[in-house]
Amino acid sequence: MKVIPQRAASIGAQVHQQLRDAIVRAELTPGTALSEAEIAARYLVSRQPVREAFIRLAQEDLVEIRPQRGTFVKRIVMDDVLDARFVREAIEVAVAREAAGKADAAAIARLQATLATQAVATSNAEFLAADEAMHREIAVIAGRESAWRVVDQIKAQMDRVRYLSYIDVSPAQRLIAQHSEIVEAIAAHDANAAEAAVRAHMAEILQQLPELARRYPEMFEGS
Amino acid sequence: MKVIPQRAASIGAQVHQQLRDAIVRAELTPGTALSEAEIAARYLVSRQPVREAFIRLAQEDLVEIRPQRGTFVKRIVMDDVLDARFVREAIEVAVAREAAGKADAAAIARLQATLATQAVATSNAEFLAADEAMHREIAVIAGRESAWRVVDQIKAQMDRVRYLSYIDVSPAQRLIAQHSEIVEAIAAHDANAAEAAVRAHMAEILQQLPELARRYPEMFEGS
DNA sequence: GTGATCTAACTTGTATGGTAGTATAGCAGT
DNA sequence: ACTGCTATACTACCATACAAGTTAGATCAC
Repeated sequence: MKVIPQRAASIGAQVHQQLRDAIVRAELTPGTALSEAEIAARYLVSRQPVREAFIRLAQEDLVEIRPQRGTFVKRIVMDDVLDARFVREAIEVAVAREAAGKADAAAIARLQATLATQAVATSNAEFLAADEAMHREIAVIAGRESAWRVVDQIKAQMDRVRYLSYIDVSPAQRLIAQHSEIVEAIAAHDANAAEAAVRAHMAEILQQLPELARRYPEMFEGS
Repeated sequence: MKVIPQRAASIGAQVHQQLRDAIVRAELTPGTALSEAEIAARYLVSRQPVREAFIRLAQEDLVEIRPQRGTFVKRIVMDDVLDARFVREAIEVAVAREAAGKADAAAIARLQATLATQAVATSNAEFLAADEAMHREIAVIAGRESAWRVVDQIKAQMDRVRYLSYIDVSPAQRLIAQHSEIVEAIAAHDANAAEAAVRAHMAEILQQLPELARRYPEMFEGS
C-alpha cells in the first residue's frame, strides 16, 4: 500500500481543469472572450494562476491568446476537426489491432461491461463518459495506455463537436452498435475486423460535421 | 506580401524555446535540476516568465515539476520512447499512404531535394534538420500538415535519444537509404510499399535503444 | 455631418515581495 | 559513533504592483 502522494493540486491546475471541462462541454461557447481578471475574480484567486491556466489551454489549442488584446475560446475550425479525426483514426486503429491480439477473457468482460453502461446511460455526459472509458480500456488492453494520453489531447477538438451533436444527430443506439462491433472483433482476436470496425466508427463524425456547421455557424471559424 | 505580423515573442515564449532546444539536443542532460531563480538570473529576466516556460515544458513531458522541491529535466523512460514510436508509426504510416496517392511531379522533386541535402550534411544537427524537413514535407503533400504538429510533439522524446545515437549507432547512410525507399514508394504512388518503408524506418530506433540505455544509464529512468 | 485625435478603460506581459513546504547540514544529547 | 531535533537555505507557488499595448468612444476641428 502506497502512501498517499495525492496533495491538493495547485490553483493554476484546478482552474485549468475547470475551464477545460467548460470549453469541451461547450458551456463556454467558441468565440467567448475570457479575461484573466474576470476569471480570477470569479474564482477568488489572483490573476497569476489564471494566466498559467490560459497558457496550458492555449497549448491544447482550446483558447487563443492575443497579446494585449484578449484571450478567446477558439472557434471550431473544420479542417482542424478533420485532421484530429485523421490522427485519431490512425492511432486507434493501431491500438485496436494490438488489443485484438492481446485481449484475454477478463479484458473482454470489462469491455462488455462498458457497453452495458452505455446502454443504460440517461444523459449526454453519462454516455460520453462511458464511451471514453471504453476507448481508454482498449488502449489499456493493448498495453498502450500512454498512447491514449495523446488521443485524449487530440480528441478535445472532436469532443467539442460531439457535445453539440449527441442529442441531435447521432442516436446513442447507432454508436453503441458500432462499439459493439469493435468489441466483438477484439473478442474474436480478429485484427482486420477490429480495424474495419474502428474505421467505420471514426467515419461517423464525418457525417455529422456539415450538418453541425450549418446549424451552429457562430461556433465555427469562417477561415 | 503580408504585413509583418511578427512581433517580438514574449520572454516566456523565448525562454521556453531556448530550454526546449537545449533539452532535446541533450545539452541539458536528463536529471539536471533547473530552478526558476537560476534560469531567470542566467537570462536576466524575472522568475515569472521562466515559471511559465517551465509549465509549457512540463506539458510536453520534457521536465517534471515537483512542487516545493524543484524542476528537473525528465529522464528518458524507455516505455515512453517505445510508446512515442508506436504512435508516430501509426500516424506517419497513414500520412505516407495519403501522400502516395496525392504526390505530383513537383512534390516528388521536393522530396528528392531533401534527400540530396541529407547526403551532403556534414554535421549531426544539419542531418537531423534535413531529416525532419523530409518528414514534414511528406505531411504537407498528404495535406495533413497539422497532423505533423502532433508528430512534432511526440517526436521530442525520440529526438532526445536520436541526438545521443546519431554518431554512434546509426550511420546516416543507412537512414538515407531508408528515406530513399520511402520517397521511391511515394513517387511510384504505391501506398503499400510506402507503408512498408515507413514501418521499416520506424523500426530503426528499436535496435538503437538497448545499446543506448547500456551506454548512457544515467540518462534513463530506472523505474 | 464628418473626420481625425486624444483620452480612458480595458487587455496581456513582466517584475517583485512574501508564503508554505521540503531537504539538508549541524548541533545536542545520548 | 549514532540518533534525533533544529535552524537554515533552498524550492515552487501565489498575490500584488507596474508597464506596455490595444481599442472603443468622446471630443474637437472643420
